[in-house]
Amino acid sequence: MSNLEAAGSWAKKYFLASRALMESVLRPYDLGSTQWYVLYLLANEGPVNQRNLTRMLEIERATLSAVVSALVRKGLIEQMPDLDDQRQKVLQITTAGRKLWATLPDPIELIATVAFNGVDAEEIATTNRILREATQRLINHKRGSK
Amino acid sequence: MSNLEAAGSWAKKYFLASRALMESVLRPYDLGSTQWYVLYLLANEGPVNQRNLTRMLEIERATLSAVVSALVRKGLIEQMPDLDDQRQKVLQITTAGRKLWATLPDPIELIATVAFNGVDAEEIATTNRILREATQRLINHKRGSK
DNA sequence: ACAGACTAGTAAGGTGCCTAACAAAACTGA
DNA sequence: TCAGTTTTGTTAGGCACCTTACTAGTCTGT
Repeated sequence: MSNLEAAGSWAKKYFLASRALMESVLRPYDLGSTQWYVLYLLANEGPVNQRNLTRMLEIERATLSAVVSALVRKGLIEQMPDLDDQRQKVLQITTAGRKLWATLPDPIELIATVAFNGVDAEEIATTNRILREATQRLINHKRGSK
Repeated sequence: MSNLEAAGSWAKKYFLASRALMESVLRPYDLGSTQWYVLYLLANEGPVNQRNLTRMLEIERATLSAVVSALVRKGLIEQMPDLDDQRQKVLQITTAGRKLWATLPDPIELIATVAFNGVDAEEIATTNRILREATQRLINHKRGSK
C-alpha cells in the first residue's frame, strides 16, 4: 500500500465525488452544498443563532458568515439581531426560502443510495468507525501540538 | 444510522482534518497541499506536461492552472513551451524549488502515522475498498446521467 | 488544402474551507 | 466600577475545487 493510500486518499476522492453529485443536483436551484444544509436546518429546527449553527455544521464563524451572506443575498434567509445578546444574530428562513425548500430533492438520500445501496452494512459501519477514530486522532494531534 | 452518516459524512470530516494537518505542516513554508503534490511530482519525476499533471493529480485543467501560477509566482517552478506541441506547457522545478523541497517534511508520512498507526491493517484495507467502490459508483452514476 | 472538430491552457466567477485581525458587545474580577 | 478578557460576527486574503467560455494550436476528413 502506498503512503498516499495509507494517508486516506480515498476519503478525499469519495468526498469530492459525493460533493460533485450533491452540487450537480443542487445547481439547477442555484444552491451550494453547505447552503443546502443551512436551509435544511432552518426549515426543520426553526430560527437559530449563527453561533449555534457553526456548531451544528462544524465550520468556522468566518466560513458560515460567507455562506449566510450568500443565502441572504438570494433572499432565502433573514438575519435578525438577537434582543438578548446584541452580538448575536438569529437566522430565519424566509417565505421564499420555505417555498424553494418544498421543491428541493434530498441530495443526501440520493448519495446514500448511489454510493452504498446494497453494500454490506457491517463493512460500512467499519468504514465509518475507522474514519471517525482516525479523525479523532488527527484532532488530538492538533490539540497536543498547539 | 442517520442518512448523513450513510452518505459518508465521516469521509468529509476525515478529509478536512487531514488537510488541516497537512496545511499546518506546510504553512511555515508558504505552500498549499496541492502545491506540495506538484513539487513532489516535479522533484521526483522530472519535467512534466501540465496535461499529464492533471491526470496524475486527478484535478481539472483550470484548477491546475491556478496552482501552477501560484508556484510560478513564488519562483518554485518554471513553465516552458513544449516545442513539439505549442499548445502544451512543460513544468520544471527551479533551483529555488529544489532547494526548498530538500528542506520540506513529508506531510503524507505524518498523516499516515498520526491517523492510522497501530490500526488493524485489514480494517484499513476494508475502509479503502469501501470508499473506492463507493466513489466508483458515484462516478458511474454521473456518467450515466449525462 | 482547408473547414470543422478537438485539445491545452487561461480567465472569470462561484462555492466552501481556512487563518488573522478587527469592532462591538458581554462578562469577570479585583 | 471599570480595565482586561472573552465572545460574536465581519472582512480580507489565501487555497483548492468546480463550470463555462475563450484563444490558440493541432488534427481529420473530404
